[in-house]
Amino acid sequence: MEEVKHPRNFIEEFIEEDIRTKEPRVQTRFPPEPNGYLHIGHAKAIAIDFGMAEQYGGTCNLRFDDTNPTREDVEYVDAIQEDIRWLGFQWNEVLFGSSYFDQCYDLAVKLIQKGSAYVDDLTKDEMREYRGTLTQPGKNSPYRERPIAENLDLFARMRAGEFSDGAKTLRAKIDMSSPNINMRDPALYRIKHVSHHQTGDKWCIYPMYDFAHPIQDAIEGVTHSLCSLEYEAHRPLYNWVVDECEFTHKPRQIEFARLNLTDTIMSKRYLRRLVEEHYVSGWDDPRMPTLCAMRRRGYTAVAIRDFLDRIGVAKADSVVDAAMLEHCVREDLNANAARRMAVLEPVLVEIDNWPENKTEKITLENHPNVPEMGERTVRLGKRVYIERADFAVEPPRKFFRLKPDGEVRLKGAYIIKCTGWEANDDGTVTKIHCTFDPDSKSGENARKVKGTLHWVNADDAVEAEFRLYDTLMTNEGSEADNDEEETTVEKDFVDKLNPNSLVAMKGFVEPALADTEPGERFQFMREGYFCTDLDSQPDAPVFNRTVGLKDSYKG
RNA sequence: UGGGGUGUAGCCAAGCGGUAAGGCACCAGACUUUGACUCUGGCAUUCGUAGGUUCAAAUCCUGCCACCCCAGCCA
Repeated sequence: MEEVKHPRNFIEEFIEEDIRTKEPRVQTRFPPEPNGYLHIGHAKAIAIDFGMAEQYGGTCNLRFDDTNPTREDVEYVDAIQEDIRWLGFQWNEVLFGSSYFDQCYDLAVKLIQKGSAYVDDLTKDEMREYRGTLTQPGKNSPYRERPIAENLDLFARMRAGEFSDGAKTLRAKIDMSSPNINMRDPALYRIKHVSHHQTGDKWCIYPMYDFAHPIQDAIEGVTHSLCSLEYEAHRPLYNWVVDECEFTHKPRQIEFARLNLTDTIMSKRYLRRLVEEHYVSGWDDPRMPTLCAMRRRGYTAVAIRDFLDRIGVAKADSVVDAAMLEHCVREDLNANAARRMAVLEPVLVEIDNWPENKTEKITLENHPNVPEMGERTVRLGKRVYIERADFAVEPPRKFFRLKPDGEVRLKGAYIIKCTGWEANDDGTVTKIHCTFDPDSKSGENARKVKGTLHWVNADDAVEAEFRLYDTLMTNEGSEADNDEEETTVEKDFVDKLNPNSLVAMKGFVEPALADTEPGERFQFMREGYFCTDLDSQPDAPVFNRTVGLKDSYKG
């Protein structure tokens, strides 16, 4: 057995170089802010953070990045852990950025003492003016040269709650004329008289991400701090904090491109609006790109991880075709989901030469390629339901389905021939008349016909609801008129919501599907992969279409 | 515009001076009691672009172009 050596991505190259030249240990962290549910984009970061640790025999901590209490909530802390576990990753420890508040404070004091930080009285607006622009350097705050003792005193009083929100900030003293705006004396601490979901009312000043994150990484001994591309310009600041705080262990920040998927909007702000304004039923609405939604819809963790492996890790901005994710889902489900028959949009077929009260047991395999999955029996009587789309009075060419005088096989049973049909005034077919060929029983004498239809016996059919999903946004116009740059999806996203993103329909399933557990997955033959929804009741099953089958029929 | 990044097929993505991997999508065919699955074949004379170096360039050098990120007391 030789290992297939797959090419190394740039992060692996960095890590391997560090292992050779610095230290063999690898430690990473996944640092979500607990202000929303995890989505498929986070899953990429998770796979990288946990994956790199695992691959190099290291560890990865789950660390909640909770330095801004006004945006965060414990509600998300449990959900995030559940989603990571579901994906199949294991953290070393669960940590909170807020548990380093004491150290952050002490280090801030240390920086003040070194003359590397100062308390500023500038307002937010003034600070913005002083910062300069992309092309013009900033200028120093009038408070920049405050004596150390005064800074120390002021900072202590900030902590003690003597000042109101926004009245003062602690700033790093770096360089107001730096071409990198992030280095123009960035804020380190701000005043917020808000209680924190972890630390309660202990603090009224909270460290900024740029100050807290490198400190947390350094204290924990993180060797590789992996994050997305937008932090690239913050790396000099990250290193500045590590150096100024005089940590001997210096973590290395490496940035990669985040995941974008076609027809999928991943921003938390947008997802939150969908939930709060009730455009979806919740964070786990199967149309959402959140992990809990994908789970509910029937996506498997295996499929998602496989997808993440396939898309690779690089620094180029990209938009991955959602078809690749669907391919991975189909591949897993094709191999593992039991086959069943369900008719989503039924029309009745009556077999005229079938005795009125006769029923016959039909044996069906649960998986055509996996005999170990066994078989089941269903009953066939005089009346069955087939898919409305499987019958056409005036069929197009190459229509391998039921048509007047045409023959098809009922899957696993007999060949039937259409002898007539009934329709109401508007032309809707209400019943199809057929005869069956008693010598065409499945298996035995293999007479062949081109079409095979799935069906459900009418007498013991179980009524069921099917929910079919499409993208939340209409893809029309997504790039049609690109004149104004202000046409962000978030702004007028309501206009672009796809009215057909959820289509529910009532149909029939075979009796074996009467009572299944939420989360059970099946392939409904010729229709797609489905799973039992949370809303399912024993007498009223509800199935989500996870993803349709590939379909090369061009009707 | 200053700084930081990125450009390889419709979409991801290998490639690290020796003559363009792989996957998705798509097309054609075989098989098929799922128009599924599976299988076979096709799909970049060219790597944003223009020059230069070299026996040899997607790889090195120079200029240009395009796109992304940064002017929160968000992360």
